[in-house]
Amino acid sequence: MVEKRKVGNLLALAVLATVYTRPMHRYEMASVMRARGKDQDMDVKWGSLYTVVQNMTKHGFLEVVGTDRAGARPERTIYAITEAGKRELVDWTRELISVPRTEHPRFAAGLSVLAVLPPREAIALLQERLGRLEESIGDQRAALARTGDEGIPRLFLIENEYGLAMLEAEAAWSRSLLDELTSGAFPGLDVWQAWHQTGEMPDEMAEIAERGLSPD
Amino acid sequence: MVEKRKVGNLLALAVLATVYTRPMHRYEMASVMRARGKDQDMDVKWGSLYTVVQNMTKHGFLEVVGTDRAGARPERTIYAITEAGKRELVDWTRELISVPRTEHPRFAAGLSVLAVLPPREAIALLQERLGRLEESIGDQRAALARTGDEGIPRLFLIENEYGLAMLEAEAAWSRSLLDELTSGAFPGLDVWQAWHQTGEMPDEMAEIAERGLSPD
DNA sequence: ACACGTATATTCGTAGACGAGTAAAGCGGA
DNA sequence: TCCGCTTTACTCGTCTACGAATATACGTGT
Repeated sequence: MVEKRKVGNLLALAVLATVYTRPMHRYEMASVMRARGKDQDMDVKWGSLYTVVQNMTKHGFLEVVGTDRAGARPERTIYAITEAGKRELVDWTRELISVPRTEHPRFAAGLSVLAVLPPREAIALLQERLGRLEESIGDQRAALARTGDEGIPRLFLIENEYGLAMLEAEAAWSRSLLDELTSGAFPGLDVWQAWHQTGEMPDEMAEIAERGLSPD
Repeated sequence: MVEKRKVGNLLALAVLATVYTRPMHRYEMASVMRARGKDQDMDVKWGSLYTVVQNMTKHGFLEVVGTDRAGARPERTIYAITEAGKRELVDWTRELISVPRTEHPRFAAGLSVLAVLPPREAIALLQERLGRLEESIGDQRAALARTGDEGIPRLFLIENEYGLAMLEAEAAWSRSLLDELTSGAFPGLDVWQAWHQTGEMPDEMAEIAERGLSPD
């Protein structure tokens, strides 16, 4: 139930949504997506576009509806969305909206090994992160206000609103962790510090590090 | 500045953290990680472990320190972390903590094409999502309480706390969007609905859909 | 004592992502 | 008019993640 999609790359979703309005050739898809800022939303690798379109054609989500030649330019193949493609777009969207998939943000991976850094450094780095987060939040907010002024309806901006909300939540969480660390309220802070000062892992921690190996 | 890491797979980070305490062979790494619940934190593909360890050895982050044979079992190669490996672990952790990388959650992709569904269905699906999110939140909270009772220090559970906080933020955001949609306060709801009822895209939207193509 | 499930331990083939490369056409300025 | 930069448009080869397969050993119920 995980990845039964014929074409799993999310770029394919963007392509379907783009060709939905009218047939176009591949480079135009790229331009349209870029113009709509899709390249910001998802991290689109343009090198994958051609492969993805090809695969989608193979699976019947797109079809070739002719070619076009402007001047002596290379011939451009025009693709249109098929009925199956429309169904795939709708069905995929349904799934993406209704089923939360646990994502694994890189930050979480970092946090899971945070103990390898001394607490002082952890604090400094978290502050650095927080600064950068706040900057992003500012940018995002400004961008959202701008597009709003331009008359783009909110319906086409929800993903950005969501992104902004998540950034804010992350900043808030980081702030609260920092508070605990700087105020010394974080439990076990002393042990953590001691470990890095003596260079030796206290029994308390060594035990934890081995946990799961014992047959309990 | 994006991916200069010799071994980019985050599984490599987990491996470094695991072998940090003592040398071990590959299957044992897998067992230890599983026992510590790493497989829950990050989505580990065990098929990649062998490749990753091999690459890390090639790049000098790990080294072979001998072999071991228990009974007639196949010979097991024992790997230890090198100084370079320790440096990589610390340096990578620093980066993961201090530099927020904009992630591209699948949900955001879904939201960006939400308009292909009629508002009624969008509401239903969001409610479904919310239900599932709340379930996850309950599970996570319970798991966290359990591990806390077992005496595992918070330092080794922060990634889970972070995950929980993000789940909660997402649920809160979904709830507020749902409120706007069900109460009718969401601007443009009528146009959206009309489009799906008539099957025809109102000019207002068609224009938006084409935006970016005009040379403004 | 044997059969069957589970844990141990690793190899391999391949689909597909993506960087980097290619090349012509348009365009702006000097 | 000609040089060089940007845009248009696409191809190709590499590299790696990962699923799936493999094979042996161990334990345990009958």
